[in-house]
Amino acid sequence: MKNKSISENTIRRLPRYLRKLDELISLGIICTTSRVLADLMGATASQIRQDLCCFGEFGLQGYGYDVKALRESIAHVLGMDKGHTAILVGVGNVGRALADNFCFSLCGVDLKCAFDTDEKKIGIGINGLEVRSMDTISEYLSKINIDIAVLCVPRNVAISTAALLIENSIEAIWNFTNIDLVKPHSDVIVENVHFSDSLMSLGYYMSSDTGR
Amino acid sequence: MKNKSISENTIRRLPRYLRKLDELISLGIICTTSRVLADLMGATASQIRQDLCCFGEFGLQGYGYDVKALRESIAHVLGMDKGHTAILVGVGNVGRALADNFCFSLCGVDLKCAFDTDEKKIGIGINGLEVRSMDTISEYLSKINIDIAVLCVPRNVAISTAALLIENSIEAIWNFTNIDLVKPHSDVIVENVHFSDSLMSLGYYMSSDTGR
DNA sequence: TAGATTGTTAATCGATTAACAATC
DNA sequence: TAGATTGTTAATCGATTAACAATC
Repeated sequence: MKNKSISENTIRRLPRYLRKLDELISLGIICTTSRVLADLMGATASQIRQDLCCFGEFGLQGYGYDVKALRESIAHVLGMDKGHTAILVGVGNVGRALADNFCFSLCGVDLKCAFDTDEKKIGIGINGLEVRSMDTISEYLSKINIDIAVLCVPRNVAISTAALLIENSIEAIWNFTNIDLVKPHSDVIVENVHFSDSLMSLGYYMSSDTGR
Repeated sequence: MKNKSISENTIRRLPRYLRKLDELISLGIICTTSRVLADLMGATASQIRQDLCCFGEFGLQGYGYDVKALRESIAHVLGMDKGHTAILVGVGNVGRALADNFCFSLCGVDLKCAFDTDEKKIGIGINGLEVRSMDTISEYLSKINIDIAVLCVPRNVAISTAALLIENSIEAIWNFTNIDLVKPHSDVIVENVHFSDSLMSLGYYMSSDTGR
C-alpha cells in the first residue's frame, strides 16, 4: 500500500465505483475484473487499477476482484465505517428535502437532529428528526460529539452561521448555500454543493456542440 | 479567439468566476486584473488568463479586465443569454425545494411548469408554478419548445422517465436522481447532481489528514 | 502447467505554471 | 514615453494510458 497524495480525481471516482459495485452485487455477481469495471465506468482498465492500488491491493492476480470485499474496502477508504455524526442547520426547503429524502445512513452518517431559528419549526419535526432552537446549538455541540454540519441556511446568514459552527469546533461543513465559505484560520473541511454552478455548466455544454 | 476542445476543468471554473465577478460588482469595482481574480479564486494569474483566452480576448493589455464586460462575456459563454427553457419532472421534496428556492432565472433558464403523477399535486401549485399531469408530458413537449428537463422523480422510475424525455427530444437532463443515466443511442446532455457522492468525498477528506 | 489478470513501472498525453513579447 | 498587464508560447508538472513482470 502506498498513500502519497492521492489525486482529487481519484477520490471523486470512488463513490461511483461504489455505485457500480452495488449494481454488480444486486445482480448477484461475485467476482469482477478491472476490464468490466472500466466498461461500467467509461474508463480504461489501467485507470481502475491505478486508482485502486492507491489504497491497497484489493485484487487477486489472474482472478480479479471480489465484488463485496472491494465494495467494503472502498467504503472504508471513504470513511463510511467511522460512525460520523451530523446535524442539519437550517430547515428550509433544502433542509427539509434532505431530511425527508436523503438517506444519510447509506453514506455511513448518523443525522442526529436539526436546528432552526423559526420557533414554529421547533419540536419533533420532520421525518422523525427533532428540530431544536438555533439558540441552543453551541450548548448542544459542547455536549454531543458532532462531526459534520449540513448547512442549509439562507445566503445572508451563511457566513455567520459557518463561523458559529467553526467556533464550536465542527470538523466539516457540507455546504448547500450558494456561497464559497472561506475558512480564514480554521482547518474545517468544506464540501460545496453548488446547484447553480452545475446548471450553468450544463448551459455551456448545450450551447457548444461538443456533445461530451 | 481559439476554440479547440476546452477542458472540463476550465468549464467548471467559469461559474465560480461569475460569482467572484458578481462580488466585485457589488463592491462597486470597475476594473480588475488576472492577479486579483487569481487571489479570489485561489489560483494563479496564468491560469486565469489561460482560461479566459480560450473564449476570446476580454482584457486590455496594461490595464486588466472590465468587470461588468467580463461578467457578461462569461455569462454568454455559459449560454445564459440563450433563453433556455425548462420543466420540472417530479414534484417530491427535491423538486419542490428547487421550485421554491432555486432561482432558475439567475442561470438564464425559464422554468415553465412541472409534471407529476400524483393527481393531488396537479393544478396551480408550488410557488406559482403550474403542476401538470405526467400523462400529458408528451403532448406538452410536442407543442412547447423545452430544452432542459429537471429530473427529480424517484429512483425506480428514473430510467423510464429519462427514456420518455429522450423520446420527446429533450436536449438536456439536469439529473437529481442518484442514478447514472445512460444514454444508449441518444446524444442528450446529462448533468448529474449526486448528493451522496459529494457526502462520501467529504467523508474521505475527514478520515485522511490531508486537510486539502 | 497454461491462461488470465493484477500491481506497478514506463511512456504519453494534457493541464498548469512560467516567461516574455506585444501593446495599451 | 514608461509602467503595467495582457495574450500566448514554452517549460513543467501531474494524470492517464500502455506495457509487462509477478503471480494466482
